Amino acid sequence: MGREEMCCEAHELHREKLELVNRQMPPETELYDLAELFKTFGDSTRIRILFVLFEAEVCVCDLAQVLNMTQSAVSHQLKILKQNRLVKCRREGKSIFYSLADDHVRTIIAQGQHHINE
Amino acid sequence: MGREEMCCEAHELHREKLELVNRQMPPETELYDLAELFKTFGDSTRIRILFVLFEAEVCVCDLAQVLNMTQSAVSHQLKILKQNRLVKCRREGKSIFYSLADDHVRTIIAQGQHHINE
DNA sequence: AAAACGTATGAATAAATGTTCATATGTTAA
DNA sequence: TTAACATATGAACATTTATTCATACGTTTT
Repeated sequence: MGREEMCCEAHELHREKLELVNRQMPPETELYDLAELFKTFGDSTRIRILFVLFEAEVCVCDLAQVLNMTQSAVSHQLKILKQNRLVKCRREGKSIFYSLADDHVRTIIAQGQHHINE
Repeated sequence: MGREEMCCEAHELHREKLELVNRQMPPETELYDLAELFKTFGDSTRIRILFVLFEAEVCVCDLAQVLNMTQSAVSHQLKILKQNRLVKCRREGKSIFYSLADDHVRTIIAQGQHHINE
C-alpha cells in the first residue's frame, strides 16, 4: 500500500511545501557523501586523533602511545580518516607522519564544539 | 606489556610534542559528546530529514511521505535528532511539527558540503 | 642477504545501529 | 465514551562498525 493514505488530513495544504522541499533536496550521491563524511567524525577515537593532529604532525607509533591504543587500531582508523580526506601522510624513513588534510576539519569540529557548549 | 616499547626510536625527540598534545586535549566527556553529535549527522536518512527542515516546518507524516519511509522509521530518527538538539517540535492538534533547533545545523552541514565539493 | 623496525591489512569477534512490526500514547471527532 | 487519527516506542532482526590478532609490506641497518 502506498504511503499517501497514512498521511495527515491536512496533506493538501502541505503539498506546495513538499514540492519546494523536493526542488531543494540535493542528489542522492551528495546526501550519501555528506553522511559518510560526518560518520568519519562520529567516533571518539578518530576525534581524539584529529585533536592530536591539531597540535602536531605525528607518526603512527606516537599516536598509538598518546592515545593508549594498539598500533593496529590506530592504523585502521587512520585509513578511514585518509579515505575521507581528513588527514594526509608522508613517509620519512621507516616512519609515516600524519597531519591534517585541510582547515575544514578544524572548522567543522569547532562548529560542533559551539553546538554542544551552548 | 607497556606500549612504550613498540614506539619508534625517535621517541625522545617527540616527547615535548606529545606533552603539548596532552595539554590541549579536551576532557573525555567533551570528546565523547563531539563524536555523538557528529554521529547524529552521519546517517543519510537524518541528513535528508535535516534538508527538509531547512526549507519548512513539517509534520511527521509529511516527512514520511516526502522521504518515502515508514512513519515509525522517521519517528525513531527524529527522536535521535531531538536528543542531540538538532531539531525541536511543537504539537498542533493531532500533528507534531518539527523544525531546526538552531542555525549551527545549517553551518555544520554547509561546512561538510564545502569539504566534499573541493 | 638477513634481521629489525614501523606501518598496513585481512579475518574474526563483539558491540552499536537502522528498519520493521506490533502496540502504546495522546488528541480530536462522532 | 468510543472510534479514528497522528505520533511514539519497545523488541527483534539484519547490517555496520571498531578492535584484536596474526601476518604482510616497505624501509633501514648490520
